[in-house]
Amino acid sequence: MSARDAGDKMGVMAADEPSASRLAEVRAARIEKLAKLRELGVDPYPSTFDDRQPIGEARDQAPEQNNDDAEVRVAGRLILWRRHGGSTFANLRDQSGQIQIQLRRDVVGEERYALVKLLEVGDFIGVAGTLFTTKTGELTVRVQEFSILTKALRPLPEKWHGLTDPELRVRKRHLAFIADPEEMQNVATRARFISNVRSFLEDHDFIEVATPVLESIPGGADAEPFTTHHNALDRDFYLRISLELFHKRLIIGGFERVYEIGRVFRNEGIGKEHLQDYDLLEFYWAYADLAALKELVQRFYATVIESTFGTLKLPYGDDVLDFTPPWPEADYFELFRKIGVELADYPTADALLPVAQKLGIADAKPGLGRGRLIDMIYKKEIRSTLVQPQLLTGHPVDISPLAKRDPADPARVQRIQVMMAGSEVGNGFAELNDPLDQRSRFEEQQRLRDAGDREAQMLDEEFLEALEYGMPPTAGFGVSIERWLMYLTNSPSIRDVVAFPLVRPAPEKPNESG
RNA sequence: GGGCCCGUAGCUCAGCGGUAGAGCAGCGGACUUUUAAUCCGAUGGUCGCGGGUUCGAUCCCCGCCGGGCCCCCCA
Repeated sequence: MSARDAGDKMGVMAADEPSASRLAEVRAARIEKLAKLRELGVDPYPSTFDDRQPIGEARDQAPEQNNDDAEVRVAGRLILWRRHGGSTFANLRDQSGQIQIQLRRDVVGEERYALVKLLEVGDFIGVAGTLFTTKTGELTVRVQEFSILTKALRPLPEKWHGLTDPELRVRKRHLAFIADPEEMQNVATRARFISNVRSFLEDHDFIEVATPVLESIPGGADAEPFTTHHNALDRDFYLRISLELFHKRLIIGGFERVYEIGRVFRNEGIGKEHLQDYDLLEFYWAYADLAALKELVQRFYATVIESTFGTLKLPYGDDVLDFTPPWPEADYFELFRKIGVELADYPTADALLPVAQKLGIADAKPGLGRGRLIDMIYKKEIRSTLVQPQLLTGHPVDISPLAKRDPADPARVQRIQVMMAGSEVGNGFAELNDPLDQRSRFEEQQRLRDAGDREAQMLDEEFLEALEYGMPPTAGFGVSIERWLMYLTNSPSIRDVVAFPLVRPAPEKPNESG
């Protein structure tokens, strides 16, 4: 007995059980049809359908009048089905669009038409015929020949309401795409966008590199890492939280312009702006300063946005984000002054703590560093007010352990953050290349970490050693592709721009194994 | 982690103390320009899971699982 026969039997038998569900009956009925097709010598899963054209292309061949001379050959999934005895209307969909088809007994013949009873919504078929327009004005293929390409065994979501259960929509993404093909747009937009990002960087002589995902010490960002285990080495590794430190090692090694679009992993909360794994774009540019970076970043954003979306003005919620350069700059200390806090007056964490508490920041407690407190105040009081695309500059050194100090004010660093819609969508700075300063900043981070700040950065001795060999002046920049796309595509949740967002595994069904 | 809400047929939803309902899909039938086709007929359920209250629970209570929204938080 072949595996296929066994599969058929099991499928049919499932419906014979007294407690069989509706789904099992539907599935059994479809398997029955499958068997009938085979009895009639029809292969329900042929290898191909030669010379098909995309439906969108076939539609463009529509004749001015119904002269029956536009021949088309299209294939796709049956998504609607209207049988009227000797004539059947159906809607066929492929990636390029959909079209109505008409199957007629007097055209395809009695024997062929009998197969219609063995087809149903969900199946893939291929058809060849001529275009005409019905009296209600719908472009339609009058089918001369048709063949089944794939028999579907499970029913599609309801044709009118589709798939609305948010849980099912993320657990069964394929059904969400079938029910709402416009959701496929985000996947396509992402591909186009990333392609434009690569083009821009490569036009500017950046080369794409790949750096390790498994790290002994995850660095380059304030975030909690995932851990994993390597069996052969019998030791734990971290999944990377940024690309930064390896890129700097490339610059130290002599590369001058590198970039990477790499998946990073952060073991933190899930929310409408946060994923636990996402594609981070970073680039590093030797012999460039902050002024050069500011110019390049604005041109970079404007170029890829324009080439992807055809405009520099994109709606987000109630706002229209205008990316036309030059963007305004907002000074970090100035923004604090506007909420009545002169940062220079609070040089220590102890001094700043009462300010944070007075602002009602519940998590502000003793032991946290000055940088963390500043960041908390900024996130609670300031960040959401930065709506139009702009550059936030002049950050305090406390929150920027990898950035070069501002020579005019050593308490601040040479850094920019791209802000839009009240969110950080891009971060860059003149990279700190003073190895001794870097060491002391790491040591400060380590102290905070020991004091309980789980997001404080770890001291990376190997990186410090590399830095001691000398890194030329370098500007670096990073941005989350998903966060960026979320705002550019006016998506309320970052999960909307991900094809398969993480879901908690469904609980095991009881009694499945007896 | 805190607050509010949801889980009933494959899908979309009613019902909310007295043995479970509709539409779509599927099944049988009629129908050769329909388009959410229509009409006739038959069928379909561990009411998320477990406990409790009750003569009796889909319904009330408790716990758990899964999900959503709002806080909080990491790009």
